[in-house]
Amino acid sequence: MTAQPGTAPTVPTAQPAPDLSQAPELSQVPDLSQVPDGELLRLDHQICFSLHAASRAFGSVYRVALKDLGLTYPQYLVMLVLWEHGALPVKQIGDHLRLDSGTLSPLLKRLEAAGLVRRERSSEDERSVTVRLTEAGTALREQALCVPRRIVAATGLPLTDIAALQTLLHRVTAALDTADLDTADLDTTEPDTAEPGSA
Amino acid sequence: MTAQPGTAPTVPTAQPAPDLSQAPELSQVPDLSQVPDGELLRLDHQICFSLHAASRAFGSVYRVALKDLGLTYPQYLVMLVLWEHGALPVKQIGDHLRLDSGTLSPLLKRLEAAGLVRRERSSEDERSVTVRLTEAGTALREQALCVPRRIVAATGLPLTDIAALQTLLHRVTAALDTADLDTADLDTTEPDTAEPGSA
DNA sequence: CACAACTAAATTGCGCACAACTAAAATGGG
DNA sequence: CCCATTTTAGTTGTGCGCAATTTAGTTGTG
Repeated sequence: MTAQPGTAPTVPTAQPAPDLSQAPELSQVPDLSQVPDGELLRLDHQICFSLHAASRAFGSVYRVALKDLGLTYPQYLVMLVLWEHGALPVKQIGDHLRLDSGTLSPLLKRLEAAGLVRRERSSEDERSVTVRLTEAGTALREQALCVPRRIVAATGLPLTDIAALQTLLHRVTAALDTADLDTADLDTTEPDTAEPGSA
Repeated sequence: MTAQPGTAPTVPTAQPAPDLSQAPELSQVPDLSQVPDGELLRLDHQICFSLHAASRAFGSVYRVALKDLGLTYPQYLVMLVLWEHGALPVKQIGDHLRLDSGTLSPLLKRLEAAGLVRRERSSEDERSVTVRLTEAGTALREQALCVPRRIVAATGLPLTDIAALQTLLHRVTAALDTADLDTADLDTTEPDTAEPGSA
């Protein structure tokens, strides 16, 4: 992490809202319409922000763990997909990782330059480019096996919590996924698609 | 979202591991030493990946919601900090958001170019640059008040779940935060650079 | 067959994140 | 007082994420 003064306890996200962060099950939730805008804005601050911070915190740890392998975090994700599924066209890699060719093309070029994959145009469909592991790319999997253990250890969380976190992330991603189109047309015309319980 | 074919149900993260993702409380967790490397690698795939995907899914929704305000997601975070705390030096903004000047300097320049903030060197400490809201920047807060509601609506999650998610994210961020230095010296050579609260 | 519509990759441009470095100012110890 | 150290911003370079566009190949329809 860049700013790690050592003396400063950091984790600023943990400070302002100790009220709800320690309650594992707060069952009665107020109507959204009840919550004043200011509160909601604060809550929002917390959530988007926690996610942002957590994502980058993971990035830091992965960066260290992956340095030995010479991979960045997104490159590691691509390699995971290839190790699991074997040779794939760019499009399908993108489907797995939710990335488009604008991101993947240069990334795959770098993996190719590193000698980990080869890219070859499919003879069946000349539009498609098949990405397959080289021997070095396949061999790298062995070194990568130790990475997850280090990451899980670094989180310091029991697998229970990791699983719970993952569940919530799945839910929220799925929801946002179907929602962002709705939001789009909510933005243009209709005011009533909105949320169920509010004014 | 870039790839949103409409017909494809997407959410590929939900497919491969239905085993543990639906269990809200799996209490007995195996020793990490028990879990075979392959399993752990799969789990790891899921967790780093879910977080990555969730973060970007949020990014998409925010992008739409913030388009009216002419702000990007990180710019919005900076504005939130300024709305909450008033004028601050760059350093302190960075502390709140865990960002360094390499990221903030150009970002703040863009906010200044947009007329939302002004940057002026402190007369007390000539190193420091104080960032303060302009009238336009202050006024923008009114428009921003509607954003959180839209985001929460887009998630489709009850506040309970959002709070739970936030709790877990805090925990994991804090853990990773203290951990990544440990990982670093585990990785390099010296055990003595250390830091206060760890092993 | 010709032509429109679609699809897969790649490219361009912009902004963010971060490491590494520089410049300038403050601080503290001899 | 002088100088090493530290602190604060800024700059440079690399890589990711995404929108928008381009290029090339495929498919469907008349």
